[in-house]
Amino acid sequence: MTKKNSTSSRRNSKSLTSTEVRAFRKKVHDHFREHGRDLPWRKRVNPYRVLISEIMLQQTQVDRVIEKYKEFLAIFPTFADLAAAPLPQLLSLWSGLGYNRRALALKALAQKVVDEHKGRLPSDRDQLLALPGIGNYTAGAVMAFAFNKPVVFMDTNIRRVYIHEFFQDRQGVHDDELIPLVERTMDPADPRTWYNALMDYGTMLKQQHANPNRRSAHYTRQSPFENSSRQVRGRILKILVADAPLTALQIVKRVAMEAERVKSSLVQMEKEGFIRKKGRLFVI
DNA sequence: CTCCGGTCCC
DNA sequence: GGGACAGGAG
Repeated sequence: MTKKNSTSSRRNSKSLTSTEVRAFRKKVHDHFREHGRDLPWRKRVNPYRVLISEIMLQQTQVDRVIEKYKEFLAIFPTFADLAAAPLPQLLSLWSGLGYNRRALALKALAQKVVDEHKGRLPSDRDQLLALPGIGNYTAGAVMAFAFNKPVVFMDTNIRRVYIHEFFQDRQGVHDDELIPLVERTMDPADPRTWYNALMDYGTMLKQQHANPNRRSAHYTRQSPFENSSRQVRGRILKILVADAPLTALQIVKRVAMEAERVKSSLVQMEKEGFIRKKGRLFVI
């Protein structure tokens, strides 16, 4: 028997001819040559710069990252600088980007790189995954963009490209069906350029078509932000970054949302390491 | 699977 | 006014 997976849950993978692969690569590369974006983290490539950009880009639009990235690099140009960063300054700098726990993770990551890796970011996928704030996507992206390694990874742009190109008339497309195609079509001669091109191609697609990712099996809508606990926490942090130290009562008044919700967020944020209590006062 | 930010686009 | 965003962690 040549078929081994007929009883497993593995899906049949769509296969591409070498002609199809070549045509697809050419389309993506041609688009990149004509319309590739000129982004600051593509200019001088080193592992630190790639890492900062990838963390900032998690669930955050490129246009909104660009200026923050430049500011961040000017203030914290190396792992050692970031490891020694004062938390108030770091969170103040991060303010506006969102998902503030990324800033905490980034500092912890820098400390670990300094302490355990002699100040150099590891070029090993598993060692990257062991660092805080780095998951599957970011580990792959760092391998490709920083070290130019022929790895396979998935994100919203890549998903959009492969669903659009190869699953035109399908709903509920699972990443397990896409990954083999990503692997098959990747240009092993220059993974860095290939994935940059793929990102830009995916960005172009979303401007020209209804989002193909709504046909992904992984598509979910997030809960509303208005009046959410994310909103409460965002306000608390912003207030403390600007005017700490403050008492709980002062914070409650300025957040202007239900007092109990504000207080429980304060407790939670203290546990997570965003804020500390000095007597009755909250500080960063 | 749910939570976590904040902004801008259609 | 939602939708979507170079996801990760609990």
